[in-house]
Amino acid sequence: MSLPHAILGVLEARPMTGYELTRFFESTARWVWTAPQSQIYPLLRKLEDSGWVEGEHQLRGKHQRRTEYSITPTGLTELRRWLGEPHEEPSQRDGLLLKALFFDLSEPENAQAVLEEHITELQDRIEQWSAHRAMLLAQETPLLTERLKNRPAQDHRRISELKAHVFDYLIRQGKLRQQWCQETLELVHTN
Amino acid sequence: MSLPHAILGVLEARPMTGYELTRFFESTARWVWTAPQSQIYPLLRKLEDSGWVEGEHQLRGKHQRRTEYSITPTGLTELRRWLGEPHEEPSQRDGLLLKALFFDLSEPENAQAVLEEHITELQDRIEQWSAHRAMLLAQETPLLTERLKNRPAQDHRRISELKAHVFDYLIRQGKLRQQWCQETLELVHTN
DNA sequence: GATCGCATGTAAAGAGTTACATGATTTT
DNA sequence: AAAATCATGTAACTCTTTACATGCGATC
Repeated sequence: MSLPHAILGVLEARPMTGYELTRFFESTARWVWTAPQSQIYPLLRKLEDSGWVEGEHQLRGKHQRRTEYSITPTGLTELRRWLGEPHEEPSQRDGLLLKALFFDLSEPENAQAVLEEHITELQDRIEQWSAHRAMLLAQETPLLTERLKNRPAQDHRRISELKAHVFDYLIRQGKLRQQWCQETLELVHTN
Repeated sequence: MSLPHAILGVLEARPMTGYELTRFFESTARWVWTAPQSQIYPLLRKLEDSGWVEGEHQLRGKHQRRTEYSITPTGLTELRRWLGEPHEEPSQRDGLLLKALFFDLSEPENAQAVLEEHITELQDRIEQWSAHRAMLLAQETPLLTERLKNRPAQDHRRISELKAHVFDYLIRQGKLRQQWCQETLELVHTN
């Protein structure tokens, strides 16, 4: 749905091969939009058909083919068009909330285990998000560095703050969820 | 993925036809888990094959067939098993965050429009969630009323508070998102 | 020479969306 | 008589996941 535009947005920073995009969507980008390799390669060919990206065939060593994709002017126009399109919230599906709705049917100890494990997992993520946020603010992530090269220096701070702010949301939302789990723990135990 | 268990959880309150389940997943339930009619009917037959639900064939009027599904003891065991299973967070995909990440490429006015519309839409939802939360606390929703009939009176308050707490999360998360959009508005405008 | 990273592809299955299709019963 | 609601079904499509499959190049 939004994957084509996610790819366009990444390629706006610098040209990449399918492999590099795959790695990127498995690492940093996965906090905002995940995509496995099997989605990326076919989509790149589709995007090329649409004229939004352009692949340059290269050689790595003597025999290994690689295709480096760049965003085209048409692609950038499309990205900008999509950015101005109203955001439609997708239909909601939250497995934890669904479970919580029925926790009165399970043993309190089981519910407790589920909630505590989730709190721990969130803690992990919060730390990763915070680390990445700090790197963005310091303009130290590899992709942001590339991206800023094509922008006037006076905009650098604003751009990095905007990207960091996205991770700020993830952090705050994670903390809210932890807090909520904590409260749920109390609710499943009181009789 | 979790739809089978969502259905089991609903049927635990009372038996329903596919039509009633469809309506329920289009109304209240959609805030936690959505499902269209075309998913529900085939799934009910699958759940019956698994022995988790049981369909009773009835007649409405003289000619119209209806099948009312109830949860079986096996189904209730399965629901309880699933409740104790650790919650796996699904891969993240947030179209608004994705857009925000690239807002530095669009005209500030376009980004502003997207953010303001989202704030308004969230306001709408927050009001709906709040209304439903109040009804749950007052034990006035039709399904909760049915559900409480099979529970000792001393548990009623705890159960309704647990369900209301789920909507509490939705409300708080919505407000956090509104707040974040507000901050993003400032970020896209400063130069 | 073995291992790891780079690089690209497809196949099959599952989950979810949108649309089409039909007919009975109840309410206005 | 018309409109709304009750009731059930399928078809086609898109998106996503998991798995299988292959081979080159660089490094240890």
